[in-house]
Amino acid sequence: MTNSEENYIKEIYKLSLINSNHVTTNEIAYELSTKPPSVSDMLKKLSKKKLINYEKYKGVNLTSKGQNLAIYLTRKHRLWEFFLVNCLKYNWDEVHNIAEQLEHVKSEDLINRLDKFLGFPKIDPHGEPIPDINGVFNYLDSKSLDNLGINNIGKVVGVKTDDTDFLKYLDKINISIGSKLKIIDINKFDQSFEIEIKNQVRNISFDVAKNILILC
Amino acid sequence: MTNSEENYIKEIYKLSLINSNHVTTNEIAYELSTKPPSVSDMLKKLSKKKLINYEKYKGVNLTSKGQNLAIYLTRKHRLWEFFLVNCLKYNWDEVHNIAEQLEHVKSEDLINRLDKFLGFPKIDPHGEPIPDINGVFNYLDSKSLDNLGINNIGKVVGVKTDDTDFLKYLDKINISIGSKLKIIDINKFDQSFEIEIKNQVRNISFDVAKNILILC
DNA sequence: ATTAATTTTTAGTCTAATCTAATTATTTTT
DNA sequence: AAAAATAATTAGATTAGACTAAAAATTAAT
Repeated sequence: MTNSEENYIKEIYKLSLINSNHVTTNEIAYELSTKPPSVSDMLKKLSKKKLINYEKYKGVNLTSKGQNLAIYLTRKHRLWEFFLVNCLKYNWDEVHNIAEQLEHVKSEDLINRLDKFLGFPKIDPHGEPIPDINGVFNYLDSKSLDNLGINNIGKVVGVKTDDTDFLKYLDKINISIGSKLKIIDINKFDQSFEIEIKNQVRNISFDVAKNILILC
Repeated sequence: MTNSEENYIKEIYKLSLINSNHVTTNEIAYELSTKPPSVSDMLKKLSKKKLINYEKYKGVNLTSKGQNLAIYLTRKHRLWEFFLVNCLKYNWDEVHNIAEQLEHVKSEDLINRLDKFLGFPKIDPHGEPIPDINGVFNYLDSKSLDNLGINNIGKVVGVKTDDTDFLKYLDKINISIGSKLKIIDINKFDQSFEIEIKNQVRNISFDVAKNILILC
């Protein structure tokens, strides 16, 4: 299994979650910054390996074998992201690139040990669930901050967007994964939130609140 | 810089430390499990990049640019090995393969953060020194256990051989990096050592003692 | 100092992954 | 339902890295 094949599988998986199954050649090419002929070639190859169902001109979807692989790759990626943020103190917006490389290291044992070392985390720094060793997503019922009422307390578990400006803003106002916060008040005029975090009271806009995932 | 180029640079570095400079095509091919023509091709390429000094039929050695690169790769490799052994609890004999892959991840920042996370270690699990961020080896004066006299205390910092049986034996008798041990007695007949480790007295042969690196 | 053996290099082939240009299917529009 | 537009595929070329077989250079042996 080459790195390139792995990247295609991951991308098909990602797109089929959004577009409900039917993934097209052009979409894949666009997302992977490659050209349609390259995709066509690779689809044939992946099809021969029984990782995707492919009929010419008809788009593709993953076989169960392909799906298992995609979930395993997702597991690797998210565990590495967790490591980068929690151990190496990277910001949320900096980890993707490096995790992308780390995820291609070939060793199942390595990943299971990493999982153990990190304490079997269930959610990655972007709030996405991390599949366990059996490929099972142990979803936690996280919701966006704007669903919380006054006086409720929640713990930040992720974000809904990777927008750099947004993540930088969170850093600036001291909100990070694991932060505990409490809704003090909600301004009825603009729906902005008054929250308490680390004994400080701050105001955040409705748009920001909507993009913060919390658990309570 | 491709993975393959990096592997060649590392190998030339390793061989030139042993053979004092003049590294030959066949040696490289043998060590990298490849064939001489492949090496010839790569040498031309590395020469064009000013990483090695290469004259046809005359063997090669690293330029200072190539040497810096080799030291940086060594740094990466040894830091990852340290991580694998100390954080993920791998045995000494299992880490090389995986470190080999991890070392190709492209990010200087990642390595410097890893270094910090690990506490800026100076010696890797095999007792080899880890270059710092400036490529400086901060050698510690480690010596093999058989140089220690009766009643001296030392701390295990590495091993001189990667032989699997040897490493497994050390695991079995509870000797690992960081272990403190004391020489109780030396048997004059076969030069075997009576040592105290973790409040237990054990006997080890001269051959084993010779292959354990300690600091005292 | 020739010949023999060894080492290294060149020449030409192969595979994986990519590309451009051209062709063929499929969809959409009129 | 035919023409136009879009999408996907094939054909053929390119690059990195490796290979085999053959040639050239160097070293060792007689």
